[in-house]
Amino acid sequence: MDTGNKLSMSTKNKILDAAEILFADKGFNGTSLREITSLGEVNLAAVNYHFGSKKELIKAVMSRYMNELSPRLESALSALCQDDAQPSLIEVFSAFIEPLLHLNSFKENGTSIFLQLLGRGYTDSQGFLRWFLTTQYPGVIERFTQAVHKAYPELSAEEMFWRLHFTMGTIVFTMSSSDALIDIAQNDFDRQVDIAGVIKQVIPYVAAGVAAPIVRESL
Amino acid sequence: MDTGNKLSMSTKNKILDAAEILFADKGFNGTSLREITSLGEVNLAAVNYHFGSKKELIKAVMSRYMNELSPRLESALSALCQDDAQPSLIEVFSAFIEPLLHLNSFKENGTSIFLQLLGRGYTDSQGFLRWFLTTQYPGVIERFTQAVHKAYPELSAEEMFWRLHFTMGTIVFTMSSSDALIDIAQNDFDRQVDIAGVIKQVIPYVAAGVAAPIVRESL
DNA sequence: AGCTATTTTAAACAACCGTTTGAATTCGAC
DNA sequence: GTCGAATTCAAACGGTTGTTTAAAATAGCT
Repeated sequence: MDTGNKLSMSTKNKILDAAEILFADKGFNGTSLREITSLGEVNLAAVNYHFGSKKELIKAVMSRYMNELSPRLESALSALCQDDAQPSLIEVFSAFIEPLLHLNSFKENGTSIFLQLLGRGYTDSQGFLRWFLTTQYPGVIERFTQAVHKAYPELSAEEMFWRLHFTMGTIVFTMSSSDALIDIAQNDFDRQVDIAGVIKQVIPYVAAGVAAPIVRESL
Repeated sequence: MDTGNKLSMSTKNKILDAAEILFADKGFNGTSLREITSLGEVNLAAVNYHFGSKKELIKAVMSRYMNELSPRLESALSALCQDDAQPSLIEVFSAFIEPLLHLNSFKENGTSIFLQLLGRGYTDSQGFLRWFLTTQYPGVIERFTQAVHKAYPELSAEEMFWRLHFTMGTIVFTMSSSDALIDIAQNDFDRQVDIAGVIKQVIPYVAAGVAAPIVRESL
């Protein structure tokens, strides 16, 4: 069986480690199992033996990060909700910083890789990853909308829906091409940037976007 | 030769019409030439005969829209720049509305398809489309940054770089999944939404994001 | 040690990919 | 109608994809 035992975890983890790097760089469709097993230095058939299929491997790669991230994220957002004071939107979005950056101590370049994977997952494979995340980790989304509602109660459910998706788009798109953007920034502005720097740049942007004045019906 | 003549344009356009639909829906990597020629009801070899390769077909699909869009966009942005008054960021972003919606009279669902293609192009194929657009249509980007600078002169070049990329991400991500989002909005909020409605929702968001207070260095 | 279950391996599978070929067909001009 | 160029077509090319197979190797247990 594969009940998380012994040393065969080594092979399983070698596959996961190689897969996440290639998936983040070239997308899920754009990465072949042979590239993964070659980088991980394991046999090709090991993927189907340990994970069953490529699709299940993708889920396993994402789950490894989500299981690390979601408890920290949920508790950070819960703390904001249970606090008496009304949080600012900046505080709400800043609640993501520690859980996201913690992925770097969980795994080298973990934050960057996870956010790139998230970006890939939302555009590749016709949104099956969106289904996976919203059904497997609904708690995070719920706590987040609660926190935003507490910070900006005038926002209707529909407007919140749109603005949270805009925010998701900003984050996910930025991070999925963060390597290229960081390169450009270093060349054009002679400025050292890392993933934490990008996060600190993007938070005022999305906070201001969500806080935008409500759009009047007739214009 | 293929110098835009005669009736063979019919085959060429049948390929382009089928390709853009499939590309928008499933991405460039995720769409095979056989799917395209099957939907377009032309022979498989016609793609290589008329376009040379799949990569050139992708460029042709994008060029057909860009050649329609970019003159209108450039002149709209130029008008803002040459105007004496300082434009608001809302005005700058609103300059995109007419040129984008005009694609709907150029082609059925043209606006939606083009924006979805743009989203695909930025994440698929490791950013070769970004290179293609920035080198083939540099005028649009230049006019746009000019207009934003006129509306918000305090923004440094580096901050502008980041915020414009955030904006690009918001637009491109939203539009590449606009069909799914519009479906959700109609089910959850019993509200009729179309692509123009999404655009009108997103403009206040990105305008507020770009207009966000400048992030102080020490925090 | 021997035996069993788990894991690894090389090889092959059928299906699909983008592209090329060369013959059949259609077209436009005379 | 005839000729030559432009276009269409069925078929095959070599290569890659995810997955399966069955034998070989390894591990854990008595």
